[in-house]
Amino acid sequence: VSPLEPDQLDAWRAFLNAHAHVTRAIGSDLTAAGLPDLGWYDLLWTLYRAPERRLRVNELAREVVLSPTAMSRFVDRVEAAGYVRREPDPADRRAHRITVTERGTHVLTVSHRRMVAAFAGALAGWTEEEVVALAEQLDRLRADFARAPEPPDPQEIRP
Amino acid sequence: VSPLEPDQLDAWRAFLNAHAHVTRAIGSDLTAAGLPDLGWYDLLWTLYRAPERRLRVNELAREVVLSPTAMSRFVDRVEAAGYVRREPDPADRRAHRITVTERGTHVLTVSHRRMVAAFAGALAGWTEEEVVALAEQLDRLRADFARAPEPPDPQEIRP
DNA sequence: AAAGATTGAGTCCTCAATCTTC
DNA sequence: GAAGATTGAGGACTCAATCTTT
Repeated sequence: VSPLEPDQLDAWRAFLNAHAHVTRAIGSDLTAAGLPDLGWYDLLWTLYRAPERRLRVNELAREVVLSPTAMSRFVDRVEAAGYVRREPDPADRRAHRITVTERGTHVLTVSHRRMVAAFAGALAGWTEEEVVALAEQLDRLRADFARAPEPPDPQEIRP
Repeated sequence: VSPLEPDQLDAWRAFLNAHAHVTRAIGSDLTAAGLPDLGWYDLLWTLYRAPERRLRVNELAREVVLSPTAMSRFVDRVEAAGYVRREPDPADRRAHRITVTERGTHVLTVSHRRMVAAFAGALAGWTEEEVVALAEQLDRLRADFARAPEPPDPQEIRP
């Protein structure tokens, strides 16, 4: 471990820390406002911007980066809250199409305003160019890891 | 929701996606190599670089951004694997000091090499300046959210 | 057989309560 | 009483197995 590379792993650590802290801050803000969790906003927002305002469990899971299993149960909860509905897909009777309800659209709107305000406050010192640049670098990062090179020799440790 | 701000929330989404994908990729890589999880590496690395190579549960939890509760159980597991040890703190009999064992240092070394290789591969197209710049922006982001402005009116929704 | 979706078992996190020591 | 740490209860995610439809 000794020489401790200064660059890339430090950046990675900054990434993990930023994610943990920003996520916590946003989450607290939403909770304090009596709004549903960040994940709920994500789900509703993803549905809302979808082509027909409806997506299948599969697609939803892929967008939000969740396993289909987790998404199935997640939809259970959000549906129980009355924010989305499961409809049978006329084209494929195996599939369900998830749609946002009236109430769902309402909480999405309120949550969205709240998020915009939170970010506007926190990023007050940022120029638009800086924000855009950061987003681009993050997309680039994701892309670079998407086509991850399948790596060399497996070690033997097994916890 | 209508006008859909283009800037900040898009950047936020890029952030969430990048985190989810990179985390998954690194995790798969470590697992495929028969190495312990990303969180284990984090814990061991944090201990290893600490002043005396030892930290208390509290401090460890703060560093890794985990609740003290979760950290207590986490240490249970990692200790059961033989990678760390709980020692009584001579200065304060309430506290435990967590130290890395020989075996822990070994897996940390192997995991570290693996991580460095993974990042070197994925970030092959990045210059050192770009990596450093990204890290700086991420630190700035975390800082800006750390002193989050306590926000306006609570809404009334309650899922 | 393969894909969409769900259910069961196991793991791990969070919140609240508790125990010991300061 | 407050702080360090742990334990109990509940929620939420993952993997593997299952059921239905293609």
